[in-house]
Amino acid sequence: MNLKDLAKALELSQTTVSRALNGYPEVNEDTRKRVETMARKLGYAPNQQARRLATGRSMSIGHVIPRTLHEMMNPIFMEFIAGAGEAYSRLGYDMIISVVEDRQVEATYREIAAKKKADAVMVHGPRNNDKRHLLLKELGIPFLVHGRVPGAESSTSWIDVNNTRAFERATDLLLDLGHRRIAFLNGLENMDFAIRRRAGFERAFQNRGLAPDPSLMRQSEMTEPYGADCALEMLRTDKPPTAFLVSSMISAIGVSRAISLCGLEIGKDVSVITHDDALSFLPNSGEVPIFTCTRSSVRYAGRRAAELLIEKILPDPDTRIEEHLEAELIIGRSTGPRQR
Amino acid sequence: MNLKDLAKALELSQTTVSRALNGYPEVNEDTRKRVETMARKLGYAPNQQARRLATGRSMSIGHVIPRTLHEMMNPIFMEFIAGAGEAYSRLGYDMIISVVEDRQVEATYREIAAKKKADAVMVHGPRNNDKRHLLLKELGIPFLVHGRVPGAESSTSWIDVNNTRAFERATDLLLDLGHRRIAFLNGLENMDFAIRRRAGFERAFQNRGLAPDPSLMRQSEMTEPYGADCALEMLRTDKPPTAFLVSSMISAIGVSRAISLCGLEIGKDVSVITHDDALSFLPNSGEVPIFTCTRSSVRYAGRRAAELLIEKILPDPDTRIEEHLEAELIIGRSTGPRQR
DNA sequence: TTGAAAGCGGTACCAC
DNA sequence: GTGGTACCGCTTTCAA
Repeated sequence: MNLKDLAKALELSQTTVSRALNGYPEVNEDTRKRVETMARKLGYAPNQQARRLATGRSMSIGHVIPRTLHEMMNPIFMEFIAGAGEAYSRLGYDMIISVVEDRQVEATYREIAAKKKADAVMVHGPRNNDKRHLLLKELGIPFLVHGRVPGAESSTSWIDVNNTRAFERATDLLLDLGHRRIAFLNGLENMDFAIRRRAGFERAFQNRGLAPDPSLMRQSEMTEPYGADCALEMLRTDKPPTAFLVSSMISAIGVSRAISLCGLEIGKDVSVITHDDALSFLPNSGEVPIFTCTRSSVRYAGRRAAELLIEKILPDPDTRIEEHLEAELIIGRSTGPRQR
Repeated sequence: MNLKDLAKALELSQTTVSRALNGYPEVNEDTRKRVETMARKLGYAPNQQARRLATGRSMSIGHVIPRTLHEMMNPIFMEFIAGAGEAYSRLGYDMIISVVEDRQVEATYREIAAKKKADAVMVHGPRNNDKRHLLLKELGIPFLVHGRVPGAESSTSWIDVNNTRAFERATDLLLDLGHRRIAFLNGLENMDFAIRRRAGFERAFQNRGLAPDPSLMRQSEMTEPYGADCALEMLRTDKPPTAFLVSSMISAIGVSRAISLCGLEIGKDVSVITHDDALSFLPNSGEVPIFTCTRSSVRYAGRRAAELLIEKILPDPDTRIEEHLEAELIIGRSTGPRQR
């Protein structure tokens, strides 16, 4: 069942049928009705490939995910992707995901441009010295960055959590509770988000004329053992931290395991604040969440990003979007006043 | 730069150029060389949409992910997807992911069929009373199931871990270590994989003329708090379990947290075996892994599934694939002989 | 071994 | 308001 068949069945021209289906204004309302009814009856659906070829738009958005980035941020990606996916299907777009070796990223983007595989792309996990935005501009592919490319904040479109502010507020809370020896388990500090979080952490200290202890600041991929190992090591020193600020729930779980292993109680002997991306398989909600956290739903970010890309950037590729998502600071059971 | 331009530059017909580029045998080798050189030089890449329209193949594989399934299995999906993605890009296919409301699944498949959006689809997370395979057969979309559809094992193509055997072996190990009160924290038992794991657990008992304690058997979505809450509750009874068999690393981390909270030591006072999907952000490796586990890489499963779908099923949609992946039973630090 | 031309299934411009 | 028709860029049949 294609357009020609449908037109024949209706004794109309393809042109009219196409116009009726695509909501062109010049079609007679009765005709449109007839066309729509018949289309439904015969189960007609326009062939995607044909439409794409004719319009020159692929009606899909590309997500090129470098392997190493994926390794690190797997669960966060998936949640973002899920959010974006909702918006895409609502707006009639397809999502194309390519997980590729890091050195293949450029080739993949070039291929997307050359073969017209996607109308726009989403850029994930910007880091220091990230060059992807330059390539995409050269290739003329519209894009939106989830996060910010250091140094290109004002020349690219982006949507990002206010990481600096979130971590400053979290640190402030710990300082207000009397904590001074605060451990900071950050993500890898070649990632933009980690750099910003660190800046927030340090700023909170500076604002009070204090300084964080560098020996309590770590950076790594945010796995569970990372949290546990760091915490164990720190808690076993002479001058253990009384609080932890952790960049991810997964590592925070590790920290909490370490605290238990040391025979200490979380929220009492040791305070913990974590960033909570609101991942579905790591719920931290309920009336009083387990972890005090800075929370920002990655899934929402995905949905919003997809909308912005399709509704703002695609219609006018020169628009620049800057959208801040504020993280909430939510008090849970893992924080309390300094004891020792 | 399209085929016509390239042909013109070469002073050849589109036909010949197309044939040269697509490896048809009748082309003169010298001509082919010339064409390839020029194509590279001019940066020619065939327009995907046009090729798709002409061949009638979309060169993409669909993944329709019902929202509720996604919520539950998010990290596992992503790892599978990453594996599949590798294979897809190697084989020149695109991956289309649609995250949709559960009630939209059927409509989404119908749309894929009607609009020819994908040449085949991957079916994820089969459960009891799953009807997707029937729909796909009706629509004539080739597919491969990751897991098995209960009752359709011998009429559909699938790739699956040998869950029953893996959990039987794990249970055997615990029984050999003297454990009798073994808690079993399963995934939701409307999922096929969970049903099979439970069967393995029970069979190990039966083989020795024993029976598991039903009050120690639970099922739920495999979150961290699920593991922690169940374990806490069980460990605080008069007759606590001496071992836990857990369906996911994430819940196992919860169990381990609970064990610490009770002042007990994992691997000594209480043994734990978990299934380890080898997720990148939850490493459980090293010389002696933290958790004793049944391990099977979901990422590998994804890669293999994609290969099978494209290389076996697409060329001949009537082939039936049945592929078992064996899980390894790996001894870590979380198991030991019964103490009490 | 190469080329001309007819599709593939739509969209959109130009007449009527 | 409706229809004729020339594309979109590639594949493939048929002829040479």
